[in-house]
Amino acid sequence: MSPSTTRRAELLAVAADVFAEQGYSATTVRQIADAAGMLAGSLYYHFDSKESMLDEILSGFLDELWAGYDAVLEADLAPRATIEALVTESFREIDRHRAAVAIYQKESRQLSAHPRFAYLAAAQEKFEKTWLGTLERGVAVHAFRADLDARLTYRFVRDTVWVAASWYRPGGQHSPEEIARQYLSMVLDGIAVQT
Amino acid sequence: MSPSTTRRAELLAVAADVFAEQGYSATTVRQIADAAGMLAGSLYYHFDSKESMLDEILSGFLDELWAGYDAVLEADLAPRATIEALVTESFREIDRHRAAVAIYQKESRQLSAHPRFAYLAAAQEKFEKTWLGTLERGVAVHAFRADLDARLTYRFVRDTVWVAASWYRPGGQHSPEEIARQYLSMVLDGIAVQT
Amino acid sequence: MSPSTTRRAELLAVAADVFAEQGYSATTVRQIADAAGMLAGSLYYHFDSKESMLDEILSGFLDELWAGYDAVLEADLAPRATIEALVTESFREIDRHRAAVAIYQKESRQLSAHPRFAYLAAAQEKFEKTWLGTLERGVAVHAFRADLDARLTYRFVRDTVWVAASWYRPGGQHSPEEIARQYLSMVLDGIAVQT
Amino acid sequence: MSPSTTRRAELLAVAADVFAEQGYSATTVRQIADAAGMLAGSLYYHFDSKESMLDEILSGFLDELWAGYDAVLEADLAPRATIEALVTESFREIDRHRAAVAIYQKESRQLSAHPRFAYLAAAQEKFEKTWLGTLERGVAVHAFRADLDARLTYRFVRDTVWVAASWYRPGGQHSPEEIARQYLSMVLDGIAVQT
DNA sequence: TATGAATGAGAGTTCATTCAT
DNA sequence: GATGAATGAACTCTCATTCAT
Repeated sequence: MSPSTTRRAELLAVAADVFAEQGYSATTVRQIADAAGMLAGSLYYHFDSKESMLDEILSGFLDELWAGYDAVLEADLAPRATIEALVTESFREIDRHRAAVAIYQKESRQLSAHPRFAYLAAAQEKFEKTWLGTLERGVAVHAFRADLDARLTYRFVRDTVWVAASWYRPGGQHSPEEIARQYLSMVLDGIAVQT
Repeated sequence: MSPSTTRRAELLAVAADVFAEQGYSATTVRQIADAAGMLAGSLYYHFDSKESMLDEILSGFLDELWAGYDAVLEADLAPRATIEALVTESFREIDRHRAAVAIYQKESRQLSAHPRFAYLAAAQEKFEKTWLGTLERGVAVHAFRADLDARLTYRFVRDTVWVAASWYRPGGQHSPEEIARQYLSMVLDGIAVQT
Repeated sequence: MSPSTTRRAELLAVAADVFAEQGYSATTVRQIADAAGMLAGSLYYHFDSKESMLDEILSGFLDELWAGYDAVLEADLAPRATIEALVTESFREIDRHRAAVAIYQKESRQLSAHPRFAYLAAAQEKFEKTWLGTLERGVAVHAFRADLDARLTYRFVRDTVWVAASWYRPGGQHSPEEIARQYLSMVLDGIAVQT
Repeated sequence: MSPSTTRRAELLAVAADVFAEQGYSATTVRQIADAAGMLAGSLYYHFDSKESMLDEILSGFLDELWAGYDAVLEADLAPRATIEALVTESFREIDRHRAAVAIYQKESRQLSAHPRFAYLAAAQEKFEKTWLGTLERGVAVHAFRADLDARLTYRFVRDTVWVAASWYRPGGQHSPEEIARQYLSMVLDGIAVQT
């Protein structure tokens, strides 16, 4: 790994934290530079623009996310096990890319209108195909309830998982796997005592 | 109601839509003015600042929300019925104040650092007390599962409901009450077929 | 003429003077604003960008120039009289648009690469067609010498006239018509005593 | 000649081309470095500043120009022959220093205000003395027309020659001497058929 | 009530220049 | 001799805000 690659990665991590904390628009390049211990102009030695930093952060995250998801999907598990694996993988990604996930959550809708970020809309679609498809297959094999609106269920599961990035702090008392386990328990079996 | 009050309300509705669509920082006063069919400077006849528009939007929404919640809580229902009523009331608020809720979701964390928006942090606390308290009482009376981390459950229920504002469109095929019913069904009983 | 049109014209005149004096790239928006007695940002109420000011200056000048030239050409004079009329008209344009002409002289070559300023290349071509055509017709009717390279002659006449914008100062001791007369005398008959 | 001297000359030639092509202000040090196949910072091993490159280019050109002019003047020819020799020498300089001449033409007026480039103003003066003096002596001996404004004639001859640098390309179909011959023919005898 | 024009602070970005390696 | 990384000043441009009309 060349030194410049390392430096870029460091700076992107800093930028991602600031973007996640303050929002993309509300973040100034000077704030990122301050956090990185350099001057605003110096960032432009490494990056073309503020937007390109955002781009690298998001696309880098999505690349890793799909790698994880693809590994899960290739295992070709039963629907319920697939959902469990996807949720667990998602929490692992939140653990590793918390800032990027938070940014994605907050900004992707607006961004996807921008041609440069069209891949966010594509990701959204692939996302839906993956999760919704698994849920529907689960309904077909009687693993999941048939009396629920499928798209509503999809949104419920999806949001429920990803919103966690807004409060999750890596290194907290629960590991990603433990949080995934409890979330799955709630999502699959509900929070009510079953009578 | 004075005419100026009406005009303010109209303008606030316009502003809320733009804020919700683009994010508060990314929204320019000119965009709001364009949407309202006037010039940017003219907005300052009605409002002190961009920030004060945001303030009115959010505090107006929270006032109505608490009115609804207080009515629910005064009914002094059993924990599970209380949760059901709170969730239903929440979806009604999303239906009536979609834009405000979306803004609240996206911006409240950063804004609450600002003294002017300290009430957002207070609301957050009161929120937590209300929901977490109800969940804990529910656990005590064996209405809700005791094997889950209470704060995790709280976040799960809270997020699950409010994130809906990001995709909900008033006048869609499901009424707020119908969405609430399905969400409650998922949250309480899970999406898995119970064996 | 609406007041905004008047103001724009004033500001463009100021900008043209500064551009002509310092060169387009070397001119800062602040210098223009200073010369206009306002702040740099205020210029953006009237113009989209520094480049758009340049654009208006140049295209405005060219529009008037072609109007003048077309009037000359429509008179359908003999070649020598046409050249005389074109030269005279050119000096009148230099008198009225000194700054714009100076800018055109200095910047048009680089600018014409820019798509926005493609009309400069087009003007250059129409220019050449007009002058070179007239010169060639003049050669055909034995008004102009046949022993000279036509393109060289064209450049000679063209440059000779337009470079004057770099030293010409309106309101000097010679009127544009007087300068034109002397220039024509040199260009047509030479500076040597004819033996 | 030390290797560093050679390298400097190469780099100056590159810089001159870029300056001539884009204009001094519009040229970035990085563009010069790119054209020279090195990084921007590396140029500073060879030169103090962008300005010093310009300085060397212009003063180098002027030194050679004066050497040529002085040789002409020392020959002590008749006025008309002197003018012919100066024009021919000028086209030879354009041939050898095309870029420098183009830069001189475009930038010298603004630069001469700068103390560092005061020699440009001095050159301008010496220039005028040389040419205008020769023209006046020519008028005195009835070689040149007496009915023309002398300064106007001076500017006419001067501009006529130097502007050629803006379109001249070394290695074209006409040699500098041939171009000089035709220019002289036009300047001295005019483009009209003498009756 | 609204407009047109301006302000002034600050944003993103560029760029000549420096310097340790 | 050249590189990679950084500096710092200045630049173009944006935008919330003001105010006379």
